[in-house]
Amino acid sequence: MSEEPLDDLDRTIIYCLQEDARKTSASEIADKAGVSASTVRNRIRNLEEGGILTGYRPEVNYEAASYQLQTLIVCTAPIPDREALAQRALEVPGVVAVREVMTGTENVHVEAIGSDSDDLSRIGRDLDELGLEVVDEDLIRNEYERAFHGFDVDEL
Amino acid sequence: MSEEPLDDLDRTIIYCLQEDARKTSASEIADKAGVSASTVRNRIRNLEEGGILTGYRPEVNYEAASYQLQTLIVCTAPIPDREALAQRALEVPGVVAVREVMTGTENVHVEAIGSDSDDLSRIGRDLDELGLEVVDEDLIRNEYERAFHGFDVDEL
DNA sequence: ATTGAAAGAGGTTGACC
DNA sequence: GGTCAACCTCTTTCAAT
Repeated sequence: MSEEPLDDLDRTIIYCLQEDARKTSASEIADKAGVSASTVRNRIRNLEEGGILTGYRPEVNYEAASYQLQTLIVCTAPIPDREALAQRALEVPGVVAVREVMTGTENVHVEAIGSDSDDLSRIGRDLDELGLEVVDEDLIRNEYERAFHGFDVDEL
Repeated sequence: MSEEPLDDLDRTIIYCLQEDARKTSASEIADKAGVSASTVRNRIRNLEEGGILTGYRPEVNYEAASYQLQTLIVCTAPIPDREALAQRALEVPGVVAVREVMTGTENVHVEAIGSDSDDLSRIGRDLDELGLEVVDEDLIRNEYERAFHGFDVDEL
């Protein structure tokens, strides 16, 4: 991890990536900065390895997407605490629905949305800290259809 | 703006982009999803044009980059102008990220960095002159450790 | 809406200064 | 650290289904 300040070229690169981190090519940046494309790629690699560029994420309009990106987190709560914990789980940021299940040990099902997998791990940790033991966590993509309309408990 | 819910393929694509929006190729996603690369590219274009994928941004660790002053400037823009103003805000020297917020009146969030508070007031004035009403400004980090060399983004 | 092919642009590696 | 050249991958465009 280098601690050296960024020079003009580094800042130019970061600035260009801010506009479109997916489609802005190294050659494009190189043209603007007046250096070779290889140089830009080397700089980007250094910035990544130096912990300055830590990732590239899409900006997702979840509202337009109708909150379709979700996980189903299956938890176990002590029976006496179940209702109270389910209530508190609803207050964890990212959680959009909680279902209490009357039978079995996996008695609390939490539906959550997040912008990336870090978000989702954070939600899992938050639930754990509340006292909800996370026993399973499934990203809702190919596996579940029509997830947004509720869980089919028998399938789980 | 299509209002149709995302299907499994859309969700798989978005999920893959969450992990690395810059280096994850359409072909890679296509392999995982069991469809052709062309289909993935078509879907991504539709998600972009439908306002669901609104951009791709790098995650920057400004602390490691030795920047001193990072602020979050919360602004209000007239809805019809929001997108254009967000774009122009990105050109203000010192501004490193702009997020459009879909809900509420504080609908543009501007991240800016500078070497001292003069820099930051100047950035606030610039945004105001563009037509972005600054409603709040929060210092994110305030370590004055090293001298900071200004931006040359105007020379790009 | 999905697929595949051809051509061009972009990325990667390794040698060199 | 920066450049060049060869090789390979990805994207773009377009026609077909």
